[in-house]
Amino acid sequence: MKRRIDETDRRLIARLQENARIPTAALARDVGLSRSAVQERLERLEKSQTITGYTVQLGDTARPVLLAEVMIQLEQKQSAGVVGALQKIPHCIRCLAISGEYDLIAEVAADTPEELDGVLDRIGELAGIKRTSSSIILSTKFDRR
Amino acid sequence: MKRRIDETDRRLIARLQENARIPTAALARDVGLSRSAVQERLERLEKSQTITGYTVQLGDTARPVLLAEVMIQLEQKQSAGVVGALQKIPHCIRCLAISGEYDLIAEVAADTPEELDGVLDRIGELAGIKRTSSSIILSTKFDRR
DNA sequence: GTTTAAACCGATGAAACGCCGGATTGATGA
DNA sequence: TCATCAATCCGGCGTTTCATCGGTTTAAAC
Repeated sequence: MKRRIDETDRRLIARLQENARIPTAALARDVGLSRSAVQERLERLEKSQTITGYTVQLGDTARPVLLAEVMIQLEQKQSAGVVGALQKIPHCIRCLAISGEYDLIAEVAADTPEELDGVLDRIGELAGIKRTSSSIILSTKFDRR
Repeated sequence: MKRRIDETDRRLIARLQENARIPTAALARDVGLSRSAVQERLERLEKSQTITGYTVQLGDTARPVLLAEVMIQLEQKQSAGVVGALQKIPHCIRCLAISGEYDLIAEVAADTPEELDGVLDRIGELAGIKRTSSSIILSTKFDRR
């Protein structure tokens, strides 16, 4: 009876973070278990939502050309309406609630400067927003989230 | 002679975004090519950095408890050294170069407040950094990157 | 002490893999 | 025009991995 993820699970996850397409048999050799045992572990991790999926990481070429970070200060501390509005904007690909001077960080993607400009304007005019501050993302130095 | 990614490449990428561990043979059936042709396409996409890797997506249970955004102002506009130092810190999971008052945004993950505090201190004391501003991430409102 | 279920192993036939030779196609330049 | 060259694809090969299952061990639960 095991519920908690143990050291072996962590090692499996670590290897999959490096390369999710590695064969199960190779994982098994890495951690010193049989292939079928590893297979069962992965099924458990997936079923328990510890692992929610496997995806491909794309380089800049296939990603949207322009990215920006938008720091947002709310008028009241009720973020729900603003977050909902942001979520309806397809260009808005991420939104975090933060502590400090600003209340939200939104990450925005666009294909052209004009498009980005339009999106930033649209965000700035949303109801419930006091102030915004935008930074164009010049490059992704690294990303291992 | 093909350089640009075509519709088939996009379909392959789309399938891999859903599940990066799907067998190449299944991808081949999906797009109507031979297995070896798909294998060559993937090698091309990887070599051209269109695809940079494959990773596992983790649920909340396995994710770090605490996240923070660190805005970084450099002393000179030479980011290479600082970025390299940040990349060596395992807690630092992402780094973007931006325009504006600050030069870099780093995203930091930690399991405890003490650990986060230590990481932020460590970043603040790196050579080449003039000033930093940190915001704890209270919650991820949405993320569809 | 018995029951029960989780976790593992090893075996087996089917499927997928890496690798390579050969056909096709379309652009390049003699 | 026609030979050349590289890109792209296919199919086949031996090897590896896969899904699945029965059987063993372990340890908590009763």
